[in-house]
Amino acid sequence: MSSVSENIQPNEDAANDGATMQQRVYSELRTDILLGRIAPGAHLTIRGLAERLGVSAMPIREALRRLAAERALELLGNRRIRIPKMSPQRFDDLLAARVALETEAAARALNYVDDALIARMEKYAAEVDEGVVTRDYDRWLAANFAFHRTLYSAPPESVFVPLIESLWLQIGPFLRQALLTIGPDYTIDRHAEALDAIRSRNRMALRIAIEADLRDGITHIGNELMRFNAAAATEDRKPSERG
Amino acid sequence: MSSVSENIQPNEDAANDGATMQQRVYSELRTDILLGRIAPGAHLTIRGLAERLGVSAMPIREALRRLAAERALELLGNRRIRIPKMSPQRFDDLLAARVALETEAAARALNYVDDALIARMEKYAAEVDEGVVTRDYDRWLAANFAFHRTLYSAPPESVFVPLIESLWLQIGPFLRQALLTIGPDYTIDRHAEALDAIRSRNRMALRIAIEADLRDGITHIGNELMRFNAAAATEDRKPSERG
DNA sequence: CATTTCATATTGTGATCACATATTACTCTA
DNA sequence: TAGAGTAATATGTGATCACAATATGAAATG
Repeated sequence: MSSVSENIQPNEDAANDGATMQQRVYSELRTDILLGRIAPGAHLTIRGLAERLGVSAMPIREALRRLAAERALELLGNRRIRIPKMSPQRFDDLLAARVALETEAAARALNYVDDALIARMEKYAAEVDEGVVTRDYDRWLAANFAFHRTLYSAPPESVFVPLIESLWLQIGPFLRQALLTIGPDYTIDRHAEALDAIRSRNRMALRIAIEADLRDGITHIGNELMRFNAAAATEDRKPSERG
Repeated sequence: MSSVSENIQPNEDAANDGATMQQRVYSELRTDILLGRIAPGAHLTIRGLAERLGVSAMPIREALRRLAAERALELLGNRRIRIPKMSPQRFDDLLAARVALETEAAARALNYVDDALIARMEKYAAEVDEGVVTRDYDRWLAANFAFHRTLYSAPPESVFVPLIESLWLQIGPFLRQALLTIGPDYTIDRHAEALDAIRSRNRMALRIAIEADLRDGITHIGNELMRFNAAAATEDRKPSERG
């Protein structure tokens, strides 16, 4: 399997002004992974990324270590770094963890919601729809994540958000692949229902809407995974994990 | 507040044989944090740890970056590294996240439980009791975590375990402090109930037992936190977070 | 005695190099 | 032509150094 470093292009997503190199590298790689610009199973190298991003190996090493801790990357024992592959069970676990964490985070965020936050969420919900219509996957995925993150981030310094984003990073690469295959038409989002529940401060309705959004929007895609795996059910062995 | 590097002594907990330096450093610091050997708010330095552990700065840097990604450490923007402080809200969030994740992880693990696993859990449950009796906090905490981790790790490659352990790392330092203050006598564990539920493969009873174990064993301690904060409600400001 | 100013020491960040090891590509053989 | 053996290439890890920014503590000031 060849390296996909060539596919990683510098992007100016986050406004990283006075940030450290490590932060810039981290943000960039993180966005690439979250939006699925790097395929599951793809390999990365420190020197390759260093050359591409125009920095030395140090910031790359720390950024990779950080992403590995978030389970966005896998540091294999054989001197290789890759985007984790997806499996039916792992996908099922990720969905269950998302439901458990995100419904709770949503319910707890409800106390902190104000009109400004609802307005922001409405903007993202609209952006999701536009992304679906225009087939703009980057926009679709980014707006979808932003919609949820806006809600969960309502309480300051939430302990939920980092955990949830770790799950997103693990799903991102696969999600993009699946979306490219079956298209966004078969996905359903319950953002309208969620917004209704938020406006009426109905906690249980919000939990239900969030869970439905996660399950309905992803279940179909999850089933498609089987085809993927059946097709690419080769060279999946992974050496004993490293630190 | 002075550095507590002096309190960190090399310990040979994990059998790190052919592991990398970074792994050894990580495991050591991780154990220290999990068992609360480093107090909340304590500061660490790269050079201090490097000297103490007898390695160069490199493995320390990567280990710290990793622990920071797991939210076990806080990399402040002012060139300081510290164990995060606890607050009533953060404690409440951590407990809620633990309940959400651990009840789900327990329910999902039930399918993979066998007699050998139950035996191991019984051993840890007994060790918890001994730790309480002998006032051995290290043993108490370690056995308690091991009890839960054994259950959640029943399914291979669980996505829940890393998330849950991140929460443990965030609670550990405070838990130890609280335990030292009010003693373990006021804690209650529902390990017996949990084991009963596991043996009878009663998923709902297991969820209830796990939730009760988390809430009853910690709620009292959580309430004690208020006193802590009222007393030490000084110099809590934290500079804008770093990467 | 409290507060500010300023020089010194400390700290995290990034770059570069050496090294052991794993991967890759080539050559030789059956 | 396929496969095993081998040389060379590439990779992660760790150490060391330079540097800018920050903290620290003493001195000065009111």
